[in-house]
Amino acid sequence: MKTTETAEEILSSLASQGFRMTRLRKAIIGVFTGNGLPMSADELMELLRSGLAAFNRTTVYREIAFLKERGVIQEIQFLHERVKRYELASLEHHHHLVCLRCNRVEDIVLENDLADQEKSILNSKGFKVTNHMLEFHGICRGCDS
Amino acid sequence: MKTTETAEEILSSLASQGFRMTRLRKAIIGVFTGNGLPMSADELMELLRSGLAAFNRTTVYREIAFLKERGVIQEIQFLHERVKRYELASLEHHHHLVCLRCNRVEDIVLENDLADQEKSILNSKGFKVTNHMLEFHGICRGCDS
DNA sequence: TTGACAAACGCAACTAAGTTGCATTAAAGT
DNA sequence: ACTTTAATGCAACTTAGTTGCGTTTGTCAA
Repeated sequence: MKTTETAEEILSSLASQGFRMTRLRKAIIGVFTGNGLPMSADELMELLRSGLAAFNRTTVYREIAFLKERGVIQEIQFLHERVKRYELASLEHHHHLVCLRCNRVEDIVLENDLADQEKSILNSKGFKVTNHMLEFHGICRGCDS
Repeated sequence: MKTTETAEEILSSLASQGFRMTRLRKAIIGVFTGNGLPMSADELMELLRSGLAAFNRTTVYREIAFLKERGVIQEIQFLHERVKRYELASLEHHHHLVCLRCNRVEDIVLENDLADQEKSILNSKGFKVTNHMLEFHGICRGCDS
């Protein structure tokens, strides 16, 4: 899954709004633009710790909240997990295949448009869909043996 | 959304497997068969408390786990919430419309089959889908003013 | 280059939601 | 009534995240 924005573009866009280019901000945006997987706060901290610098838990959570509010990343909640995960909001619109055995997450782009579905929900129910979440659970090829 | 099983059927099916018909079990199954809404552990406890009897937190969580393992209820996780919710597993297969303003949840049955989608995922990815979850977020008719 | 100001940070304490161990109680069959 | 084991309750714990508050640090302007 490829992003339409580079780390530099995201950072300079934030800078133009008066926000700072801190070490943590650069590191987190680097992680998200570098690897496409949905990351939890904990995994993010682990990655940062194993890299150059450790950051405080609170600070990491606050940076996540900041990036979410600014629309840089978006929150994902998998059905079988307690933790929240995050991925770049600028990724191509897609859904997830979650393997119940190895927990690996694979991205998938569905051809068959859900936009039509959303239109008919508006017509029949008067409900204005602003977002949706579709998640397939099952057993991936590698685990199926 | 209507269920295909009555409270009595569920209870006697469990009884035939050697499980007991306890006050709590009857009460919880009564709640789930009586009202179709996805309930959290906390809401369940509140309902029980306001009814005849109070039960211990641990016991309620254990009963939920029990009913989930036996396939009586199934777990739901809404994107915008921390809590797990549960609904009868024997409800007609459906999805949810979640209003971001009033938090009301409406059930919806989609005509356009996701089963085809799942078949093509098996063919193209070798991923065997066992379950999926689709959730629409937006603003319901009542809140849209 | 220095000062000022708000953004960002770190620490400690707290909360929400759920879990575990263990001793006790109570359905259901005999 | 007796026995067995499912079910219960309590206290302590865990996980994931949050809040308050005092301190530090980017950035811009003088």
